[in-house]
Amino acid sequence: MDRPPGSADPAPETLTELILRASAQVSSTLGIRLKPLGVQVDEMRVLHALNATGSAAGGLSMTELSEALVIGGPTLTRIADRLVSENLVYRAPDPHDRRRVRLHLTDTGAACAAEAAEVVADMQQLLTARFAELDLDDLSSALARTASPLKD
Amino acid sequence: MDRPPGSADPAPETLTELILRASAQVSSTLGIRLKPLGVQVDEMRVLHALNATGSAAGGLSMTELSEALVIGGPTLTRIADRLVSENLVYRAPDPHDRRRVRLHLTDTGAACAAEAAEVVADMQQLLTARFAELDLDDLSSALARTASPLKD
DNA sequence: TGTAAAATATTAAAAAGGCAACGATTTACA
DNA sequence: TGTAAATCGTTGCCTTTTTAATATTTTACA
Repeated sequence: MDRPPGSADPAPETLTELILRASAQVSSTLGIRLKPLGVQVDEMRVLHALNATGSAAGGLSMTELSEALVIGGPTLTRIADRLVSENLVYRAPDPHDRRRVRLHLTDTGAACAAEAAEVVADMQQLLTARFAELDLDDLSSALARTASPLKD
Repeated sequence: MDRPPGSADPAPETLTELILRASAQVSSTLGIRLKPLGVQVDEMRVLHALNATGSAAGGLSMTELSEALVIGGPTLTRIADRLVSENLVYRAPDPHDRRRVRLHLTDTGAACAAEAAEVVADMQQLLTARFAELDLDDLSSALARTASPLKD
């Protein structure tokens, strides 16, 4: 049971710890690779969500984004502030509900989202390479379930 | 292809996005449940790592913790500062290398780690319930692989 | 041995995140 | 209809994280 000192594998792995570590690793690597584009991970996620929605759909409200990405309201407001100040996104009032603001990609933002998507695609390949013998659909659906709201 | 407006599932899911979302969800839920114990998620992770190492092993250095948990050096220093100020952990110099500091659990810290472990066990059950028809070993090994360093 | 390079942890300054409270609008319903 | 409650997004304030630079110790090797 003894292990050479300095070999750092301290914890019997819980799913919780594994998910947190995996996320930190992905986030860290992704952050480094997105740096040249001038966006950070959560900013990229917002751009991606807006891009995936399609420009015809009228953008996404803060609440929709908040729930879809699991990012808190105030944090999302600040992320939007940054993206607006970098001219990647603009705010438009919702015609049906004046409380709401809908976020839209600018052309620059769409271009940036496309570049970021390549970085994410690289990451996807990097990850997929590690799951060669695994059923990716199972893994995806498992993660998707984890990603949906857990009981508080 | 049309979906009712307001249904927020904007992005074709990449593994990357799924991992980040799953982590945010787990982290959020865990944070709420750890609040009564007065520790935050990353603090709990440090306590858990120290606890799992065993008190006989002489604690863990900052570097070992940093690599094992994928937490940056300065951040870890601050987390340690907090844990020390709450008397959950103490710093001891490494006898073999005076650059190193080894972190150890106090008795209070060990007790706190045990309580936190129950919260994590609850979370484990919550997660496992969602993976009923899945092979948990496969999922774990997949996440473990993701959690190991990715190419920069 | 002596000196340059690498490793370890910390600190200081800047950036980002989170909680509580707020104004504005919409919804529920008496 | 009128009023209370709920929803939506933002702001202020404080905590936490990150980046860059630093002091200290160890390692490499000429």
